[in-house]
Amino acid sequence: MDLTQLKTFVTVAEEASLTRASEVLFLSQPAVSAQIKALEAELGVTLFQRTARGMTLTMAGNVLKQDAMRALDAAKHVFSRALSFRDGLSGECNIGTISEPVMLRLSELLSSLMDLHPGLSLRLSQSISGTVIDQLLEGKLHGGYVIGHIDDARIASIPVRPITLRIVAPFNWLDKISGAKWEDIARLPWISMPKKCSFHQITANMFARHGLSPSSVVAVDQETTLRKLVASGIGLALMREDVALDAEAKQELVIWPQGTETSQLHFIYLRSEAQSPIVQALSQSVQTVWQLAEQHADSTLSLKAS
DNA sequence: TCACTGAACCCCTCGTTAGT
DNA sequence: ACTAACGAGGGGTTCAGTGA
Repeated sequence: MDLTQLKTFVTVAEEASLTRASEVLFLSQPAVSAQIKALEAELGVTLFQRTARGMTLTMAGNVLKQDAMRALDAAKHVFSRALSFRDGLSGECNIGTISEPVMLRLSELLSSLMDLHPGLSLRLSQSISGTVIDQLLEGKLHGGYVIGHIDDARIASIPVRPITLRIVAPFNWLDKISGAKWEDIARLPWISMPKKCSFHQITANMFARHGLSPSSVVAVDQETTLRKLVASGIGLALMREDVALDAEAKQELVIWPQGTETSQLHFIYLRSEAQSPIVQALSQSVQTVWQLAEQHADSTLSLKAS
C-alpha cells in the first residue's frame, strides 16, 4: 500500500466512477482499476461495489476512506513542514494586535500562516495602536494591526477594512442626549482612551472640527472596560459601531445619532523589512485572508441575488 | 450505451553488480 | 566510495470483451 493507491482510492470514492477518477488523476481507466484491485487484494477488503453506473463505497470502504484521507493529510503536512524548513521560514513571528480577534480575522490569519509556514512560531502581542507602532519601530514586532491614518514614512500599511465609530452614552441618558448639539455633548463627562490609542486622536479631531474639546473624566485602554464604564453611567465615549449596536440592543447604552466617524483598519510593517521572508509571509497571508473574505462575501451576495 | 475487467505490450524506475 | 550499465518488475497504455 502506498500513498498513490490511497490517493486513487479517495479519488474514485469521491468521483464514484473509475472513468471520472482516471480523468482527475490523468491516468487511463485500467490503471486506476488495477490500483483499486491491488489495494483491495492487499487489504483483503472489498472497498467498492461495482455497478453499471459506477463504483459505490462499501461500508468498510466508507470507513477506510476517512483513514486514507487522514493519511494523505498527514503526508501533505510532512511535505509542507519540510518545505517551510527548506525555505528557511522558521523561528519566531511577532504580531501586534488591538481590539478583539474577530474584527482582525486573527484566527484566519493564524491558520493561513500555520498551514503555509509550519516552521514559524507565532506570538501575539495585544496592545493599542500607538504601542503597536512603537514596538514595530523598536523591532519587537514583524507586523501588526492599527486603526487610523499612518503618516510615518518608515511604515508600510495595508488597508484591510473601514471602521465606523459612534458616540455612545449610558442608557439612562437618553433624555440628556436626544436633541443635544455638539456643544452639549462636549460639556458632558467623556471617557477617553490613552494618547497612544488611535481613538484618542480621532476623538480630538472630531471635536476640533466643531471648535470644541471633550471633558475627559477618565481614560481607559480596553474596549471592554470602556463599554462597562459607559453602561454604568460614567460618561460618553467613542465606540466601534458593531459593538455599540450590540450594546444598544442589550439596553446597555444609547447611540447619539449625530456622532458618526469613519476610520480604517491597517496591517502595518516596516518598509526596511519588506523583503524579509517572515514579513513577506505575513503580508501575503494578510492579503489572502482579507481578499478571500471579500470573495466569500461577494459570492454570498450573488447567491442571495440569484 | 456506459462502465469495469483482462490481456498484451511498452517504458521507466530501482536494485544489483562491476569497474574505477 | 562513487559511477555506470544492466535486468527485473511495477505500473502505464491500448484494445477487446463482458455485463447491466
